[in-house]
Parts: sequence; C-alpha cells; structure tokens
Amino acid sequence: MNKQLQQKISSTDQNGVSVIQNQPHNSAFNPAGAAGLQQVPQLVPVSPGGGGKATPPSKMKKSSMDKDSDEYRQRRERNNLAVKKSRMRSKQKAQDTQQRVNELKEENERLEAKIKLLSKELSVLKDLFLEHAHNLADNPASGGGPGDICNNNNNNSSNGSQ
Amino acid sequence: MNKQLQQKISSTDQNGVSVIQNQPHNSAFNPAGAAGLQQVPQLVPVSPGGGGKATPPSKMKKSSMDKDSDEYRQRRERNNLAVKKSRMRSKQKAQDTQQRVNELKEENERLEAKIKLLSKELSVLKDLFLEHAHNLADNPASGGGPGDICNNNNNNSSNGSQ
DNA sequence: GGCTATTGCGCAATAT
DNA sequence: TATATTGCGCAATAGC
Repeated sequence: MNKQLQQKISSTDQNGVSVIQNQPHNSAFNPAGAAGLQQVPQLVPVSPGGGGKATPPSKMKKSSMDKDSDEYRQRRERNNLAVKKSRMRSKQKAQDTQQRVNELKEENERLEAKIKLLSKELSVLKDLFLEHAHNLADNPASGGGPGDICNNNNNNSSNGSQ
Repeated sequence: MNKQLQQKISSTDQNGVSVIQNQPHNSAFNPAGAAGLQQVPQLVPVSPGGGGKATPPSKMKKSSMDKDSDEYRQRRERNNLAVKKSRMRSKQKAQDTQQRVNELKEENERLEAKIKLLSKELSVLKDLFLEHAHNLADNPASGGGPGDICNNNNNNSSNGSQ
C-alpha cells in the first residue's frame, strides 16, 4: 500500500522512560531461565557488563536483543512510532464510523419523509380515482358531482422534486 | 483480511514485570539530559530496604508507592482488570457502531427502493390525469380517446403495501 | 529475512 | 478512596 506520511513533524520524543520486563506475556522462553531475576536496566551507559554482576544469560540470538544496543533502541523507537500511527488510524476509523452512522440516520429521516409525502400524494390521487369510479357507477351520464375528476382540476400535482 | 483469532485465552497474571519510569509522559523537564540515569527499581525482592543501598529519595507519600508492597500490587492488579474491562467495552462499542452502519445502509436501500416504486406509481397516475386533461381540451364532448381515464379502467392501482 | 502494522498487556496519570 | 479512561512503551506476531 502507500505510506508516504512518514511523519517528520517529530514532535514529542522527549520521554525518559525505561522499562524492564521479565515475562512480557506469553513467551515460552525465559531469557534468564528459572531465576526470575533480571539484570538491572543499566540505564546508565556506564559500560556493558562492567559491573561485577553475574553476566546475564548471554543467550542473545543477536546484538539486537541488547537493551543497550543502538540497534535495539532504534528498532524500539520505530516500533513506537508505528504503534502511535496505528492507534491514531484506529481512532480515526472509529470516529469516521460514528459519523457515518449519523449521516445515515439523517439520510434515513429524509427518505422516510419523502416516502410519507409520496404516499400521501398517491393516496389523494387514488381517492380521486375511486370517487370517479363511484360516480360513474352511480351516474353513468357523467353529470359531475363532488370528486368527479372529469370536472375537477387536480391541484395536488406537486412534483416529487422536493 | 480477516483476523478473528484471539490468541490463547490464558495469559493470566503471571508476569514478573518491573517497570521504572522516569517521567511517564508529559513532563516537560528532561530527566537528566544526556545522562538519563535514574535509581534502579530494586527489582530483586531480597528485602525491602535490606540492602546497604542508599535509601531512594525517600519521598514516598505512602507505602502505596512501594513496588514491593502488597497494597501496590493489589492496586496494580485491580487497575489492570479495569483496563481490560474498559478496552473490551471500547472494542465492543466500535463493533456495534460498525454493525449499526450496516443496518442503516440496508434500511436506506429499502427506503430508496420504496421511493422508486412510489414515484413510478405516482408518475403513472399523473400521466393519466394529464392525458385526460388533454382529451378534455381537445374534445370537450368527452368522446373518449386513448388514455381517457373517464373511459379507462386503471389497472395500475396497485396498493402501496409492498 | 527484515520491515512496518497490529494487538494484548502492564504501568502511571488522569478523569469520573 | 475506588473504578474508568487514556497515552505510552514493550514484545509478540501478523502481513508484506
């Protein structure tokens, strides 16, 4: 598809958050094995593995798993952008849908009104026909009585263009 | 492009997450400029305050801020539940709105069809009237020509009950 | 294989 | 004070 709205308006990228998560959700593999302890986030870029702490499990499939890695941060940042974008779209869509409901409701009312009008017109004309038929039956000589369309100019011929 | 598959239902609260956040979102002040350091969250449940570490800022307004506190965990858990509930509702609402759109669209088509039908009926009747009027004008003696409703039994009087 | 997009989730701030 | 809503980041994964 298209995706040219790579925002470069940037905006708020000034968050100082740091997160460490042990078992994110469902992942079956535990990065640190049974020991539920995780290494401290090491937010300070002192030096990777500089502490006397036991080295993590050192089971990274790549450097991409390194929280301190530049690549990791870049991937995270890109994903965060994508997430924001996706959520924005989602919200926009919901909003549009709601608006669509409103429009359709209006349209519906309009149509119903029109139907009412047409029905009324039709009813009037049919009544005229019926009366005419009765007059014919009662007075085949076409003398002309009330409701006789042969002697009545119809004033209900409003065009349907409302 | 459908995707109805919810992943495993499980996903119970067996997460060992720990989060440290400096300025969650909006705070305008940068955490520490280049050196984004913040105190470690004490993820290890060794013992509250047992380590020789310098006590954090000791600015907790209550024990509720303690990540190790039972009260904290309970609050978090309740909130997580509330969040799930809220999101479920939100999704349900969006779904309902979408369905409403579909229903309204159907209704609209139905109404438009009805309008078409009524309009056609009306048009036929009006034509009959017009022709009748012309006949009257051309032949005041009411001789009866083609289209003269005075001599024509209308076969188009279909009732509007469609 | 790598990329973005989508989704579930937990946290924290905020609203009610 | 409790719950509800919201923005956000993370990680898994779907999709291309």
